[in-house]
Amino acid sequence: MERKSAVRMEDVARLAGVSSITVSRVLNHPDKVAEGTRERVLAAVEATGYIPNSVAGSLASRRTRVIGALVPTITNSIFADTIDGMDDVLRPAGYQLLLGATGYSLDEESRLISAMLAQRPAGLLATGLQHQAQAYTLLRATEIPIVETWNVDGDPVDMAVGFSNFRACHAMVTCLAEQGARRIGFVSAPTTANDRAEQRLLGYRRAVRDLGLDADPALEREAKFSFHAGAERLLELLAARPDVEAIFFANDILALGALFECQRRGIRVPEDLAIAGFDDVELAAQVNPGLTTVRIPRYGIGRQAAHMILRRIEGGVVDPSVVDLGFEIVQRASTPAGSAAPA
Amino acid sequence: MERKSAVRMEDVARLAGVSSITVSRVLNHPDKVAEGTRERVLAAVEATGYIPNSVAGSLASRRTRVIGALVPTITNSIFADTIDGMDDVLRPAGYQLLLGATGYSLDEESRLISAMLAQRPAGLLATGLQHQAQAYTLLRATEIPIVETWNVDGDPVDMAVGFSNFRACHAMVTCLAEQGARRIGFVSAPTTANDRAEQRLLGYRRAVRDLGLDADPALEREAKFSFHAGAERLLELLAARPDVEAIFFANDILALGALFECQRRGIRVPEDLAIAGFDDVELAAQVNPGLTTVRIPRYGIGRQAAHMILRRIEGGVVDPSVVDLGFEIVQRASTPAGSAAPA
DNA sequence: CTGAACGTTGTAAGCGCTAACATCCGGATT
DNA sequence: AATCCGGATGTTAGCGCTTACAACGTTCAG
Repeated sequence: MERKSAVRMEDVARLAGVSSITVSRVLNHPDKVAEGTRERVLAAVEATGYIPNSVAGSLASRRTRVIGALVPTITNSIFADTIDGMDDVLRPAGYQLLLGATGYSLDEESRLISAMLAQRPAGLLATGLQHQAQAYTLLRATEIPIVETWNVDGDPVDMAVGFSNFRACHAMVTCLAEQGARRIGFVSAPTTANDRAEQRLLGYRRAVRDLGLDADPALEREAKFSFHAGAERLLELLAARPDVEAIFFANDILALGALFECQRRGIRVPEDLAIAGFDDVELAAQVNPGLTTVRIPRYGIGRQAAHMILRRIEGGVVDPSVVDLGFEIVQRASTPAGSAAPA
Repeated sequence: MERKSAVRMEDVARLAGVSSITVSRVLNHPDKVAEGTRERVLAAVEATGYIPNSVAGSLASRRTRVIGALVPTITNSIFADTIDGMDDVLRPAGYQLLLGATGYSLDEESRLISAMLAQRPAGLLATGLQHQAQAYTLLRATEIPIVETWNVDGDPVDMAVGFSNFRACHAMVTCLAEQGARRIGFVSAPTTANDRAEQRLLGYRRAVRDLGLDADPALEREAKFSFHAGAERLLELLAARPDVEAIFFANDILALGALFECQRRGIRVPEDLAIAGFDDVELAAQVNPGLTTVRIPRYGIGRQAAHMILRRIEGGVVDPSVVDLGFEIVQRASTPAGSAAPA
């Protein structure tokens, strides 16, 4: 029973023969303390095993070293990559991530925003530009910097980093058309509470119109995020429109699920059917044939968003406040090498 | 410029015609306040848009609603699943996750533990049973509940949830041997700062000895976590020991990288070479042939760990303090259906 | 009719730090 | 020698809440 109550700053101060403000200074502004004193204090910190109480520190200074991060789910590797990028920038700067998974529910997002704001984070990172009215009220009422990620097709509350899901999908459909396909199917992710998925669907539709392709609604499907759903929609679409030449999936997991199903059924890709995905997950380059897809800056979004938050925390001006990191079509063997220049 | 300083509890109290302690009670112990008063206070909260300052609350009450979670990386889906499990239990209970990624560095882990403890979390979740001396000092000095995850082969600081990596690997090797293989290669993950990987390697070696299999060191390789590294080690191993019958990879990503390489080279699996993995990621069931692997309770580890933390926070006793959630060999087509009963 | 017990609200104190200001000192300036 | 200045440290006063405990009116047993 030698575990006494936690060491406080005053205990360290007493041992070092200084007042507690000097200990505070050694820990927060070391250059404002004479070297000898500093060493004595540091020795006392070491000797006592003192761990500063940042709850008290934050209350007194009115600022925390915590950044809230909201993602739909941590289980989808694309968001894991983004969080990774955020953490790689934030941690060296002394900030910690408070994580919140909304489960693609705007309702849950609002609740999480409330809970996070109660912790008085130094900044907030959210996914997408679509939120509930209540969320907007909360976000607009706060003074802290906010970065919305993964979409630039819309108006951010404060700052935004991402790319145009709309243009990316438009570009891929254009690409498939240039390779000769006229009947191009699209398997969307659920578009409710997901502005990125919605923009992808709209981008497909617009491209179909712009290029005068076959616009049959039977060529459009919706699927939850899983390999299995990708395989299912493939079969449905093939049954409804046996003449479909290419199917574009709103994410790689769906596309790969379909690709694996093709392998099982002996459907030749791309000879019998071309398949394209979106996200360029690592696996896309590994499968056989390799998956044609849209490469997007998952990690970069996280880094850039974190940089913008930090800059604002430090009082800087962030201009422009919306950063489009772009995308890139990655041609692999799951689509025919068309008349378009190979990438 | 109508954005005044943040609403405080006192502002709400004044509007509701009560003292601030009553507001505090409405928010924290609603049943201790008369219904009429409660409604008046809640209306005032709504009207002012008050968001409690939990930094101040935590300082006064000396407890937070934050749980620190340390993982090697969030980028590996197995840890993402575990975090998901933790969050699914913790969030409904009103706790938030403070995330820390150690990057498989015990040094960084120690630093993160310090940083987290400074936030005075209500509990701590760590990965593995191996830590630096300094980390042990910190962990033993704190009063908060700690759960170490993903391993039960060792002595936890406080509580632990996981499975035996050693026995799981031993079992898989035994299984491969029962299917007729005598020359079984093993591709390990880097074992430095990773007790789970180390136990897996030891489990393989022990099984080789126990079963009297070919124990050539040339059958052992080490690979970083990537599809590419799996493919590379496959080729190296095949070059060094062309007579190898089966290769067991310490994780599914390595195994799948090798499987894809086999597809490219026309190596028939399992006729020419059997391949087994570890983790049972979703993809393992999708590829062709399906990957034989070890299914482990990734999500369940997170849930169980969170439950144990919660129970202790609420003053309960957790017994047993080490929970072995077990594992399961999943037979798929990448290994021959041997004399063993099919799963 | 008294007073113990309860439900409800308020008062006082302080959680462990840091911002702001005050103080002290030696040395440079005039 | 008087003055000023800047570096180093200390004093004071909170940050915005919650934990005691006190105070008040009601109710109800004896």
